[in-house]
Amino acid sequence: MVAADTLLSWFDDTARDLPWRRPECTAWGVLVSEIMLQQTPVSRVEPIWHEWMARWPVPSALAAASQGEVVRAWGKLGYPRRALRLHEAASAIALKHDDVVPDDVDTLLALPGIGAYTARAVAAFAYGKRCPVVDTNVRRVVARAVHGAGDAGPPSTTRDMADVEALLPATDAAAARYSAALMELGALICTARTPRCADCPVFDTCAWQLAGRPAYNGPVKAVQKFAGTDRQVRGRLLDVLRGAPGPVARPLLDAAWSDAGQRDRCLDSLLVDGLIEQTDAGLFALPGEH
DNA sequence: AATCCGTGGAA
DNA sequence: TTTCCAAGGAT
Repeated sequence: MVAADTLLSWFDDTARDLPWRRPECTAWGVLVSEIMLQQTPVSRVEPIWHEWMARWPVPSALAAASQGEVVRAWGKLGYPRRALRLHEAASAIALKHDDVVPDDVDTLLALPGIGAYTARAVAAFAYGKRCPVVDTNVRRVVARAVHGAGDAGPPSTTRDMADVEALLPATDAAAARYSAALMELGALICTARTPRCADCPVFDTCAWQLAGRPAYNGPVKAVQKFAGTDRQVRGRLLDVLRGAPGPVARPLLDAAWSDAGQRDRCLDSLLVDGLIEQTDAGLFALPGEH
């Protein structure tokens, strides 16, 4: 069990002062933060988020930038396709929504790069709406505190959202704050590796504690390899273009990875994704930068 | 439903 | 050193 008053009091006392949580932060700021935070730690997002907010304070400003500028400004946050999708989303918001980030889940879901989590995170954190916001932190907290399991099993959007829905306070404002608090609990206390149960505000009612801290017995999630994968090669290739002021010739890219077959395949996939372009002269460049 | 898509810090 | 994993989404 995760009582609302207990969790909210703890959040009042210990919540991190993150820039996208401040009252003056716009819905656009919240949306940008949520995209950047997908699979990416807060510490790496913060500086880039500040740069983006200063440079592109509204969706139409980002929409006016070239794709290459956006990919370059994304830097090394990882998963750079997120940058292109955010750019697309900004264009759609500017054109179809009067430059105002939508406040309802279904409209948000229709935007590129916005899925079940991000749509509800924006609705809750930018607009104070009551809706289940389920990320990996929340799934882990619910698995332990509510179901008494050692960890979350495989995700099931429908079931996971129903679990959280049942926990949410009745009013919009309390529910939105509760959603942020659940995530904070998972991020700071109920962590994946070594949970800090001694500091947990819901220790006394945690189903996992009451059950004697049983070990997780569900299916083991396979950890993704990185070394030697196309992901690494794509990262290397894109990093060459990011580090260059303009279009580069083939030999410079060839130096980034020795396996020619894999290198060519990755180069092609980057072209398909629109993360890079080929100039008329046969050089390679970030999109729009030639 | 399982797999792919970057990056880097911490244990 | 290797492994784990960090506010997911698209296909």
